[in-house]
Amino acid sequence: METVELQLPQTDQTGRSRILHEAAVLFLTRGYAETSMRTIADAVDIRPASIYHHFESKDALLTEILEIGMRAVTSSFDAASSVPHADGRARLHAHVEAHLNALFTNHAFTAAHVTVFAFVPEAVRRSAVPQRDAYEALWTALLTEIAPHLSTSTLRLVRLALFGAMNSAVQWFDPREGSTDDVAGAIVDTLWNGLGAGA
Amino acid sequence: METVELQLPQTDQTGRSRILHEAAVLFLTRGYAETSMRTIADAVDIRPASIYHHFESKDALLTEILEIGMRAVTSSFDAASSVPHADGRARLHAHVEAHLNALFTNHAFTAAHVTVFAFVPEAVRRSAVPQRDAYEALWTALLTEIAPHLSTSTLRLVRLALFGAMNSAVQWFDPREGSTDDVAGAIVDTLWNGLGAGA
DNA sequence: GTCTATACAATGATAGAC
DNA sequence: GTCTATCATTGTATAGAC
Repeated sequence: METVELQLPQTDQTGRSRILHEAAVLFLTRGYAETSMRTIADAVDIRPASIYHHFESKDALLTEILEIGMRAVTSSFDAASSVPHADGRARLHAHVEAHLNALFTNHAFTAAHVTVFAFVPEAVRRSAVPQRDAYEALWTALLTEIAPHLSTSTLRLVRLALFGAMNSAVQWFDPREGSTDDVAGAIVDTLWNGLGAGA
Repeated sequence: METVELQLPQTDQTGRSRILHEAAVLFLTRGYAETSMRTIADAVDIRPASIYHHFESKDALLTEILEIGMRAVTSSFDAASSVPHADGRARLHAHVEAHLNALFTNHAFTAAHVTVFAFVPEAVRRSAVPQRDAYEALWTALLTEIAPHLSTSTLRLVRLALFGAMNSAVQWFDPREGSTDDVAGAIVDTLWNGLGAGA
């Protein structure tokens, strides 16, 4: 699996990208409304006013974080697509892995997107929707090829349920206690074979 | 499916239960930190100070909402358990239906729990954890009986993924556009038979 | 049980020096 | 590019009349 780090802000940089990273982590763990500009400034060890040299507003900071997060998953998805796969199952596994990887392995931006999006200010949400739709479309296309027997409406429900399952990992998965591949394996095994198959 | 309305506050009441209901809806749709006591007061058409006659603090109000929400799903789960089922698949279906029903059919309390829990103040979270654990345990027991071939760790992952799938419906399901049973059907069909089964 | 009035802290953001 | 100082606003919560 290729990494997508090149196009993302580095943790150990100063100034702008440092602010982005710390803010993403705080938004992810504490929430957007719950995180003040002062808290972010403290994490970066600067004064709150300095943030406004780099970002027009708190909303603008969030907007950029969400954008980076969506670029990261999308790029991770594309990397998984560029590799040949033995069958539908392997293909699904690779893309589930890619999604979970974007959530945990590289950075907090995609994960922040997941936890924060529901309650984001209207203007910010609107700016994030096109990228989200595009990513959704990638999955719809993938699932349509992998499971051609599903109706459009069922496929939509399956896609949404799968997203819900993968994204919920942000709440309970700890990278230090296992690999994303274990999670991907459990999800794909179950989703592919079904619970009814028995032992 | 039995309803659990009897033990829950009614929408059209005044005072205390009215506040609970409006606050639950607002917390659900806008988030906890994003919803001010003024906004809640406006929704109930009283002055902010009046809320403090019924609830000690905003956190206390939230605590009670989360508690009602968990009582509702638990009660919905129990109702599903009290009915005999033909096989494991039917049993799973009934309980998924019960969970989705608690989220959408009756009230906003359980749904608010789902959307709001991640960023709730520490003290509030702690008070909600025991009830959550108890509900989790019900599902663990159910899945253990239904899918005895799964290892403990896989079963845990499947449970978490299933919770993620069901709860994510709060973000995308519109009761006016379909029934919870359609969603339950799609989830259980896929989870039971597997995608790999083909047409 | 609801009101008016208000205390007091925290918030996002700006002005202007360095 | 970061600082100090500060403003306007909004937040939760309280006091005490009705």
